[in-house]
Amino acid sequence: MVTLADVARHAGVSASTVSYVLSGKRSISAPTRERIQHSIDALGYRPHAGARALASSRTDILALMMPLRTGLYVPVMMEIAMAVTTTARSHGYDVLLLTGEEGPEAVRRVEGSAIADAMIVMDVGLDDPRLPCLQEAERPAVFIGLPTETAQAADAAGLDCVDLDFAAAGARCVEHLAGLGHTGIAVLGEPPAVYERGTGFAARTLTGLRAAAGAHGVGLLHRPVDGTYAAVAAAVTRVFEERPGTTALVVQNEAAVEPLLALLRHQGRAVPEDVSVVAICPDQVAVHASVPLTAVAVPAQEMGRLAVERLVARLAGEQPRGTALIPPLLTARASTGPAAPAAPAGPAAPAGPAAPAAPAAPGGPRTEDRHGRGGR
Amino acid sequence: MVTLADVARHAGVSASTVSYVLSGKRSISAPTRERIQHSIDALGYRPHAGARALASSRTDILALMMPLRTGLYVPVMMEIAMAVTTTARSHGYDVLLLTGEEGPEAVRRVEGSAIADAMIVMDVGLDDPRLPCLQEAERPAVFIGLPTETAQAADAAGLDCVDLDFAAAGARCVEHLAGLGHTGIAVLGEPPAVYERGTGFAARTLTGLRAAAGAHGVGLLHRPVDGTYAAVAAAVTRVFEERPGTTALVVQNEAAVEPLLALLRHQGRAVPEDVSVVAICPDQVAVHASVPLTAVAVPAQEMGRLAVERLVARLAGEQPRGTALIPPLLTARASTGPAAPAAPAGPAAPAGPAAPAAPAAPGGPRTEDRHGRGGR
DNA sequence: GTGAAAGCGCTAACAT
DNA sequence: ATGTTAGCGCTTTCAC
Repeated sequence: MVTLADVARHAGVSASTVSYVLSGKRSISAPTRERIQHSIDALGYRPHAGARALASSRTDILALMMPLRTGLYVPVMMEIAMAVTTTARSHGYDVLLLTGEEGPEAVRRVEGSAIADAMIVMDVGLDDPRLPCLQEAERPAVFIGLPTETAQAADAAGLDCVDLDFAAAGARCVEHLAGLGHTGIAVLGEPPAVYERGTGFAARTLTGLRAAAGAHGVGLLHRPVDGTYAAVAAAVTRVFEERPGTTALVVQNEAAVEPLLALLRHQGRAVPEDVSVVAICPDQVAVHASVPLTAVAVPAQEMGRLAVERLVARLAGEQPRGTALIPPLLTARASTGPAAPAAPAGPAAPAGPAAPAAPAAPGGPRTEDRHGRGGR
Repeated sequence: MVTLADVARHAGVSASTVSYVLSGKRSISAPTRERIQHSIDALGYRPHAGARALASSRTDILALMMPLRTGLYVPVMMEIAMAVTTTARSHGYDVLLLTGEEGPEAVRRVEGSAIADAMIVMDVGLDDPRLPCLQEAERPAVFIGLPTETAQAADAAGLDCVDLDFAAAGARCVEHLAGLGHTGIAVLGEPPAVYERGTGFAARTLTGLRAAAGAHGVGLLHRPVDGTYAAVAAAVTRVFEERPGTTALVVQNEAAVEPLLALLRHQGRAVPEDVSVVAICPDQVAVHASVPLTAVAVPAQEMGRLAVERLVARLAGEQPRGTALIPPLLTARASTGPAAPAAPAGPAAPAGPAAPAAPAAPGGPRTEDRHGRGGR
């Protein structure tokens, strides 16, 4: 193994000079710097991570706590993880992946053994058990999600949080539909487990949906669903029985999207003529659905990137910047339209299969409806 | 920060005794061990990862190289990653996640900076550029996938590989269909990019499919497809035009599954009466599809677990165990049946929508058809 | 602008 | 069964 001492000898300088060339914490004359750089390249030297960590108390590693619990949509998690690793690398950090259920214990492990400089905490719930440990901890942490009811509360607690403004996202969906004349909306939500767990984003979305529904005088039904065809079919069928006037659906459940669209086709309900559908999901899901969906995008990449950038800033000595709620962005696609003048009282007449809307040609002309900030 | 010296002082022993209690590399009398353990708990001591790494040249970290390139199905990757982290933790290891495209450079970085003890390499292609670096490297590596044409070649090169036996999996699909009397089969494969990249598993599957098709006198068509409705529709439509006698489809492309089923419904082709469908995908996808699919399972969890266990064995001093090809397991579900006596020459008469098969009740009685090892 | 030297916290001979 | 001690490879004062 090539050590710093080897490089120093090869370049005919002292170890400290080599170290300073590497860290740039002291000015080195151009000739020596070049000579040293040459030796480094020639010998293929790489600083030993452990030694550096011991001497400097910095590991250049970020821990990513990503407990993958039931009901979570994996691709979104993965997209965040990718954005985290990519952004981290661009700042010189590596990422340690923690997926276990250990919770607070994992926090203490990272903290106590100095295995990482900072942490990104995902799948945050209200009263998250990791929160107290994290607040006592020396190392900075950034949450993806909100461990409190409101952004204000998070700020007050001195937390650094990054998330989509799910309340505004919910409101935005209702506004869009209300603007199209819909007065009966049903929400297909995350699986029950997600709500029971107190995972903030689902609750905040619901808050926003309800507030906007109230403000616009729109009726709102909410049904958590598992992402299976059977569960979706049961929920939707019940909704139309209970509220025949329902003309629009909001889906916040990636796994339920295709089952839902299949079901509507099977029931002979045309999208968007009979039923409008708005999703809250990553754009990729919305675009590739069997009907391109009007949707509020879940900006997974941006969340991961932002989280890392805040963490890097904190490691550079900055104070927490407080909560960053990303404003929702709704893109109108082929799944929403004006409310039908007279909503059918039940399933449409079984007059053959509804033609499935073919995915629109990529880049084709299409109404886009981009409003940055929703109500709230 | 609490150090080992603090613990030693608190317990009235020397530092090395504490170290040996932790490592168990020397027998300690029960009284002292207990006294020391008590001090450790009382002070909340955790060994400093960097110091330990420097002194012992072991980091207790495994690097997971998981470049997420286009065409890969993210949930499978994630499932493997989860299995890796879980298994690793159970052996006392943490996992460093490397997702970049850096390739060989990342290998050298891990190797040179001693940031991890070993590596798990995913998304392995033929002539993988990381292979040479890895072979020179001091640290052991396990591949998930095969960087060579055959398992024998991998063994000869002294590699440790873990993968599903995709050739046998392909063969198994054909055998199952041939056994049901099908004589015209079309394969919907991974996106073109996956084949072009030389990613071994797709090619090996095709080899197995073709060999078995030859052996059973079955006609075989192969079409790579992107996982979009449009791409699937184009490919399938063309297949039925070119080979009207096609009565069965094999899908190796998770993203194409739902689009395919939706398309078949739309075309009025009943599954399995008009067309049988066999998938090569994780069981979860097969079970939750809108028609429960007969499928060869991609055992993501087992692959991750096996890879870690081999790596741990190597770190404990064992020799490479060579390539482990997991035998394919085909489970018969609702999507396959006997070949129609007279296959319809074109799309069936547009006699209303085919009733979508509701997902079978969980745990309900169903024919299962479990053969461990396929041909090959 | 450069060197010398004292650790960082732990492990593992080498002693007894 | 336990203590002593010499590093592991790097960073960072302190000194010139």
